[in-house]
Amino acid sequence: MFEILKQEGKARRGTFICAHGVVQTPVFMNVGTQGAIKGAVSAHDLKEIGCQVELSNTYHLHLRPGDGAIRQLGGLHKFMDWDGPILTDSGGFQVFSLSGLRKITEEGVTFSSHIDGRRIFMGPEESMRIQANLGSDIAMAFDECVENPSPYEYVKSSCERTARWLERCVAEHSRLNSLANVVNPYQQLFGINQGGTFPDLRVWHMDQIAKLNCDGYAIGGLAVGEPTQVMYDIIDAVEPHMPLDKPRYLMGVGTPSNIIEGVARGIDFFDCVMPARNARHGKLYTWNGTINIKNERYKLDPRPIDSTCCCPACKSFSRAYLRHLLTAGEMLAMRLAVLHNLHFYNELMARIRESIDNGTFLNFRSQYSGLLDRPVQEE
RNA sequence: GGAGGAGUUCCCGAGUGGCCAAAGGGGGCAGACUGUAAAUCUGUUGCGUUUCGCUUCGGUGGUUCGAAUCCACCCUCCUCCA
Repeated sequence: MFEILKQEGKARRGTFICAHGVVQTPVFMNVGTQGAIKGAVSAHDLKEIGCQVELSNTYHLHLRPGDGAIRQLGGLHKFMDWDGPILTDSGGFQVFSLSGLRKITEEGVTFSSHIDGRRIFMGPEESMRIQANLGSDIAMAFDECVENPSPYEYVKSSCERTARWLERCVAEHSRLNSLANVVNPYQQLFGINQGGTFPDLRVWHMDQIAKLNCDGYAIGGLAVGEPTQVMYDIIDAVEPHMPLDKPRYLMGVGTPSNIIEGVARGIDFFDCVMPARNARHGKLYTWNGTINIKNERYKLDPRPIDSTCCCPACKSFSRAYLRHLLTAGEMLAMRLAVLHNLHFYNELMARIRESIDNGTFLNFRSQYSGLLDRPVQEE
């Protein structure tokens, strides 16, 4: 399913075949938690901005509209009219982000719904069943994403439990995939590495889950409080223990520089809410660094966000117009800004792939790592 | 013409002798955001040589150790009566 076409250092250029298409890696997956990218962006728009994989969320879609409803309507692809690959996150991140609203036991996690407070139980089996109903191409294992820093003893018992949960995920996933009327019989399963900021726990956990022969492996529990350098150090520690012939996915990361550094460390898949959220808040990416389009300095700026960009916003509209729309609270501002930032991220990945193909990734890295995260210096 | 009411910082609006450069909201300016409880949150918003000084609550003058706050006159706006 995964093939490496070329390598430069640890950076890998590959293809990943899934039920709804071939994914060129390294790839950035565009996050549409509830079946849509926030900011009035539809699946049709994703085609135009170079998105390869859409990412949705098990917990959120289970609560609303319900995975049963989506299954009844033909699965998530049909529901949102996206015929490309979909990865569904398992709900494990909500164990972290909704930590005030849940209780963990060996069986699983009981959430108090953030919508109406009703009790929602989700364990490995429930998460697999929901993701089967959604019919995604890639299901993520149900894990506990632990905040950083956390005490060693807690992280140890948590990642041991997450390892046991993965065995249950694998068993249930395999059972579901063999059912006659399953939405997507070719759904693949990625396991998730945990272990906080402790290299020994990370390595132990990775060695455990590598035995289970998942279709890919993710590093989770990073970019949740630790300094960036610690994140890089953990990747460096875990990566040698990840199967070479399976895709590696760094969950929830990150900034353009984080992604370049991740690729340099052997990561193939990324996702992050940051480009979409930053866009909604006015922080836009250019190849010279970031700009805050809300700043007064753009009030009379007739130029596009980035003069080299061919996204729907840059093709037609000025910074001054976008600034006006955003400060006026027009929905169009968010839509155009989100399209731009996601286009930028997808273009970033295309250039990374091209540079690995050409053997110039290290040059690319030294040119852009760091630069793209910082505000533009002068123009 | 008569009787009431009101004028506060960019705007709205609290404040009726000292703890007031003045609550709160809006707007402005800036910052944060990493498997989305985020169209959210935070800071700042009179000036300066900043543990202090100066200017500012419609205007002018006064009372007082001290005034956005009390008094007199004036200006402007609103309501009602003629």
